[in-house]
Amino acid sequence: MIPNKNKSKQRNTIQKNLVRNAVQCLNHPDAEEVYEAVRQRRPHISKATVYRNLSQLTEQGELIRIDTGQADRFDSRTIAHYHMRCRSCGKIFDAPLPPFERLEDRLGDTGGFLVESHSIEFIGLCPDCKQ
Amino acid sequence: MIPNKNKSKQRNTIQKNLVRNAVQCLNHPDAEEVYEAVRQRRPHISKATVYRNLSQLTEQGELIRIDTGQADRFDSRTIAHYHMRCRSCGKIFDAPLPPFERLEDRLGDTGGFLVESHSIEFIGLCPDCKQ
DNA sequence: ATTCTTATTAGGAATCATTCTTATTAATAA
DNA sequence: TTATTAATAAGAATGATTCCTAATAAGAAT
Repeated sequence: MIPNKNKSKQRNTIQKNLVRNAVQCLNHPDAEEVYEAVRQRRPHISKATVYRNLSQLTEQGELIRIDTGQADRFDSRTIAHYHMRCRSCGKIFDAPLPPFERLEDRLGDTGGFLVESHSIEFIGLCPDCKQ
Repeated sequence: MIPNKNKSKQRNTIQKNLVRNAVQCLNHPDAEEVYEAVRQRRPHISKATVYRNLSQLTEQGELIRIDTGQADRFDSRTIAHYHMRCRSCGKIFDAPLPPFERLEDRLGDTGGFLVESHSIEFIGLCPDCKQ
């Protein structure tokens, strides 16, 4: 594990722990869902605090940010894996597919574009939205 | 080609043609870039008109909407292909990789999630942002 | 334990992309 | 040519997210 250079400056706050915990307990929640969950225990928390902590935890590599086209969603499972997104409700689910190890190597001439990583998203309908 | 049921109600306007043309000429532009391009020829066009036409053309299948985490970008190349996104400037480039034909079939148990399609995005740095 | 430094917070204002509203205009059908 | 109504311009409204500022509170130093 690589020690975080900035770690010395980071403080452990009740709010940060509540945010961290909410993401772990909920299924790929967005900021609003985290906010509602944290509010149960800390009614006066600010939405900005939730957003700030989600961003900070993501920067530190503790969370993954999932861009959905709507509100971003967050994932505490940081090992490589893919997602399925419901095109109706926007919810995210883990995809049952092992990660491609070196998909980047299969690319042809990128014209100078430096490829660092990839992501795969499966789109469809979740069990609820299928009706 | 499948005839569009709603086609009978769609009208050809100068604005729509300018939007269509701008997307074809620019490289995966966002709405703002299309707006600026169209404005050269039609200074009084409204931004809402650009957004409305981009959405309409996307619904009709004439364009593809690329969700980037920032402003959406648009692509007039509608055959299946993947993209590379620059994590610095957000620009989109076509990925030199033939599409997986039936990647959905490789999935394990989706738990009732109906998978309809997939997309792959390569993330990295474009030639300009590499410096 | 008390004090100090400064990261973090609450709450609201601000921003950015996008959509909505409404009176007006213009493309196509009759 | 006239009638119908989709599309437009311009600005207001929305939703997600970030910024701002004075007040608070971790963690370090004393």
